[in-house]
Amino acid sequence: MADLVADLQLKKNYHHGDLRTALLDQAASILMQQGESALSMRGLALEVGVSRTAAYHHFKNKQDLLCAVAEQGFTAWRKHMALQPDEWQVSEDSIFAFILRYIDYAQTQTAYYDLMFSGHIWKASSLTETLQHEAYITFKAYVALCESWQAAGLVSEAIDAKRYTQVSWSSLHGMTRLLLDGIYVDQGSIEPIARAAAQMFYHRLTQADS
Amino acid sequence: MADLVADLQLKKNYHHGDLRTALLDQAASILMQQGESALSMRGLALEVGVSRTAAYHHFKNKQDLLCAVAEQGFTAWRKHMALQPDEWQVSEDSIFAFILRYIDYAQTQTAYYDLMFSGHIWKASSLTETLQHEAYITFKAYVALCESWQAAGLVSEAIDAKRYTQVSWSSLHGMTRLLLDGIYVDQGSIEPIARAAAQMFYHRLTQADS
DNA sequence: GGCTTATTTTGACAGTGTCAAGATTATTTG
DNA sequence: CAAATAATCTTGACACTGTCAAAATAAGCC
Repeated sequence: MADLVADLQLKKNYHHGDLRTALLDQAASILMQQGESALSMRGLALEVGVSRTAAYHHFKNKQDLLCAVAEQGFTAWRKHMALQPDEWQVSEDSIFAFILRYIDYAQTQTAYYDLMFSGHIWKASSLTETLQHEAYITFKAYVALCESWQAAGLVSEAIDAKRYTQVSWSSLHGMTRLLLDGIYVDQGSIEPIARAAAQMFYHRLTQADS
Repeated sequence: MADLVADLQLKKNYHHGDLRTALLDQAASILMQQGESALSMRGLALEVGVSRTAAYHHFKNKQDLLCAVAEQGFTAWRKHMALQPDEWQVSEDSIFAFILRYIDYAQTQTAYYDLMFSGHIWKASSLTETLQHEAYITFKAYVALCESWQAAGLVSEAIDAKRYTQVSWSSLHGMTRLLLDGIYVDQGSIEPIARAAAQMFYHRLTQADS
């Protein structure tokens, strides 16, 4: 009985019980509040109440942990964007709204977004299979949405859906990155830029090309 | 005489002579060949033949040095792109070529490109005034090019040039980043994506909007 | 010459990621 | 149930890192 209380309140167990998820949660929390530079393996472990190197029994190394956080970012992204095609009314305004929603995720969940598209993680050879899979799932979901835009006549069906997905995602990612990093694009430019992108980039595709 | 030989060959001088530029050159070299993770203040100094902390009398800290390298990246970029409007024939093909040239710089001078648009540098409070200035010069040069596209009728003059510059640079940067980081865009997609961008994004703007 | 100033070095400190070896607990097996 | 095995966590250690303070050395100027 006393043991149970100790277990629940003081967590003085030698075995933590669910250290992996505790580490992931705390890592996400630190990233949100203090940024990537404030996240260290040692500090993370100590804040969770466990010793310096405990995390290494749940993650191969720091990159591996970051990959796991990024994974959560992708699933959270899908939830945030609500990527079932029927949830998005097919109209030009909805595409504008989609762009704003994309930027909104990046601005409210910046830590996740940074990690999801972090070159450090992707270029490194330690890129997790599972992260790659989550990212692929996410891409395919957006492809499906683009196809629904095509089916609705918003985008020419003459364009390959995968290619269109790549180009439009590039634009979304580009303006988002420049905004987040404070390069050439500032907060006040969001709306006009998003509107320009919606009009110029998406709407114009109504007419088919070659 | 013997001193002179020693000076030139062994560089055993207590004073280096031109340490600042030597550091910058070596830093750029390391970044190119081994990537950012291989660049340390200590290692850099030792490779230049000077002791651990010598660099701190020429750069406030590591960020400061990285800013200086990024600066060089911006001036090199302008040279690479040859941003005098008259150097670019105004046609759709030339815009396609412009896109490819942009990507080419990023792929051949990846270290510079990464640094120029590195969030670590821009978000940090240690952003150099001179870097900010160089980046601004570069932006303005591209604005001028966009205006020449407008004047030639390739892009509608109804669109604000600065806004157009922001949106198109966003697209360029987005596809470049995804390509460099190996996310959703691979080497084989470059040409079709660049062509799609040239056609869809630029060409379509010939017709003015609202 | 001597004084000031600009460089460069040595020493030191607090961090970091990560491995190896031991301690402890949970789980499976005989 | 007991013993062996596997999972988990800790302590110790190593080689790094950025950066500061104080001392050493050189250059420039009167």
